[in-house]
Amino acid sequence: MKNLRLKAARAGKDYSQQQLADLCGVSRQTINAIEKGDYNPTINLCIAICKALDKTLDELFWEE
Amino acid sequence: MKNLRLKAARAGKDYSQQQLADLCGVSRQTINAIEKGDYNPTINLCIAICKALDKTLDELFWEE
DNA sequence: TCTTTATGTAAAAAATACTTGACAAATTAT
DNA sequence: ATAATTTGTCAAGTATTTTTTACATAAAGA
Repeated sequence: MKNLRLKAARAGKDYSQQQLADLCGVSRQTINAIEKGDYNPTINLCIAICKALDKTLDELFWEE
Repeated sequence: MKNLRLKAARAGKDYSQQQLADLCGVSRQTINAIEKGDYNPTINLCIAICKALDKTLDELFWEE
């Protein structure tokens, strides 16, 4: 399932996928795939994404 | 760096590494390595661990 | 229009998470 | 004491994340 919270948070910062990828030190395709939701990133990457977007893990990756 | 919050949460449930590993569907060595801190688990595994221990991602894996 | 930027997607290769099996040291229980 | 459980660690293999290269479409600007 898509990660719309991530997409929204990125939009809130007005970052492109490429910009966010650069901030996190990964490729654009990796960010794209995570938003698309068909995969399972590592926790370190999730943390890097959260910090780039001023969010926490629970805000972007936790689901009840 | 060691993940002492994870170790403490596991202790709080009185689970062995093996029991927690079984609940999460991974090997004991994987849990051991995560507590030891010398690696980078996937977010799905982190979520499985959190649910097994009644914690959230922020409580076990977020650092300011 | 024409150009540039942003996004979606795919396949092969590289990097690394995770497993399995095994052994020793440390705890805990009997 | 000693037996059983738990933990720490290692090495080799498998599975999956991530990179790289590439192409196509959509949106935005000049």
